[in-house]
Amino acid sequence: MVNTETIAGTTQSLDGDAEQRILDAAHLVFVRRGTAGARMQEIADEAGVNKALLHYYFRSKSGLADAVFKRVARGVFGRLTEVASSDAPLEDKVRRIVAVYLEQLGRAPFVPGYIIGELSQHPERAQQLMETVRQFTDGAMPPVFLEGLRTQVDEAVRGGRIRPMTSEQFVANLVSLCVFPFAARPLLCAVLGMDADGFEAFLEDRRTALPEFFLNAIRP
Amino acid sequence: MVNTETIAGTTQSLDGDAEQRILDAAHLVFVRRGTAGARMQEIADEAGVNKALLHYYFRSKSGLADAVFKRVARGVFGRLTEVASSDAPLEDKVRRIVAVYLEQLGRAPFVPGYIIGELSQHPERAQQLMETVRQFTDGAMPPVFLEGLRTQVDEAVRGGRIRPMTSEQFVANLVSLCVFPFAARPLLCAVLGMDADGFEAFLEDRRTALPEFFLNAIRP
DNA sequence: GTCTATATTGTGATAGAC
DNA sequence: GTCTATCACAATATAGAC
Repeated sequence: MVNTETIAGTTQSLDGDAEQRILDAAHLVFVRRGTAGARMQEIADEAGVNKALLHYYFRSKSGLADAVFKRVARGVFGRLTEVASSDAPLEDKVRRIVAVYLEQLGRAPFVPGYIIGELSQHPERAQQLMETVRQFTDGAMPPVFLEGLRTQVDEAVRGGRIRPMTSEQFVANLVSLCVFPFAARPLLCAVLGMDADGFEAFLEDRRTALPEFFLNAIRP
Repeated sequence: MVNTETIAGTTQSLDGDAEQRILDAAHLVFVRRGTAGARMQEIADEAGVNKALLHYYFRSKSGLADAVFKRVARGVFGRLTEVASSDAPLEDKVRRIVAVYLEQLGRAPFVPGYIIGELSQHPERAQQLMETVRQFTDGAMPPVFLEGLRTQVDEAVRGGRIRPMTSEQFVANLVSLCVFPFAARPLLCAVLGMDADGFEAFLEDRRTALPEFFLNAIRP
């Protein structure tokens, strides 16, 4: 992997300064191995710098792990916020959320497993997730994330345009159906007898099958 | 925690012999901390035995971790196989799978996060999962797990009793909706602004809301 | 089978030269 | 800012008494 280049007489990265390279490398390693399983040495190698430099910039492994977790959380929820808070009608919104997540997670398939594993093993991550989420809700407390989508659901229920259900169940179902197949990909492959090609075909089918399934589920 | 008692002049556990106690303790610790985050010392303390005894029975940490993973996998898939391979009609089966999982995972809420985290971080776990699953399918290869349920779905589609969909999508959707809220409990709480009580109420609601949702989704 | 004590390695972190 | 060298301790694993 070529990640350094001589520019104007100094050794410089193609991807930015050292701090950024370290963060990128840490992102890669922490997401694949989890916080407990990650090694500072592996991150240093991946970034092409010395181990000591990680501590110079981030003080400790825990500090670096926190930075990565928040960065991953922002990436995941940023896109969701963007789509969910638009003023599109409910049905369009469902289609777009499905499309965005299937495409995004198809390119970063380790992210759901990482986030779930972290939340399961490190209770303090829940707090950090709340703080990250709050950034997208103008600091409102309790965090009213996805409030636009949720009021839309409540109104559609009152108007009889969708089946009666709480907005919590609506959101939980939508997120479950989008994210779980990536988080549990090896599990699904084992249970359904699929190989890598089979899973790709499954995902391709899902792009149209999932919106149909969900929209039919909420039809009155 | 009292876990030893003098019986007939020898020190004996209330919960069985030492090997069993170690496995129980390891189960507890590995599921909560993940394989990389678990410590042999903590398992020994939890089992009430010396650290060296873990190696006497299981040779290495990796050996103990494998034993626990397979045990957890058997527990999860055993119940699912039992319900899915019964001869109940499809709608009843859906209701029972939902009921079984919401009840079972309500009592072992760390299990989904553990399995997903393991699969995400240790590629060799996928292979071990396949082997475990194969135990429930009489060694058929490729594993035809849930074959009873899947043919039932295919027949219902052909008969027009449910909407057209592949049995893969059917199973993936059902499992996603049952398992994900437990795996991502802290995430859902953050995103929906729920505390512990709120989540309990959400689960209680879900016991009736989820079967309704799913059955409506597959209605023609 | 179970323990105490110890070996051995792995790993996060720091000191100090450049 | 970045490196080399090293420390300090945590954690797995083993030897050997009982």
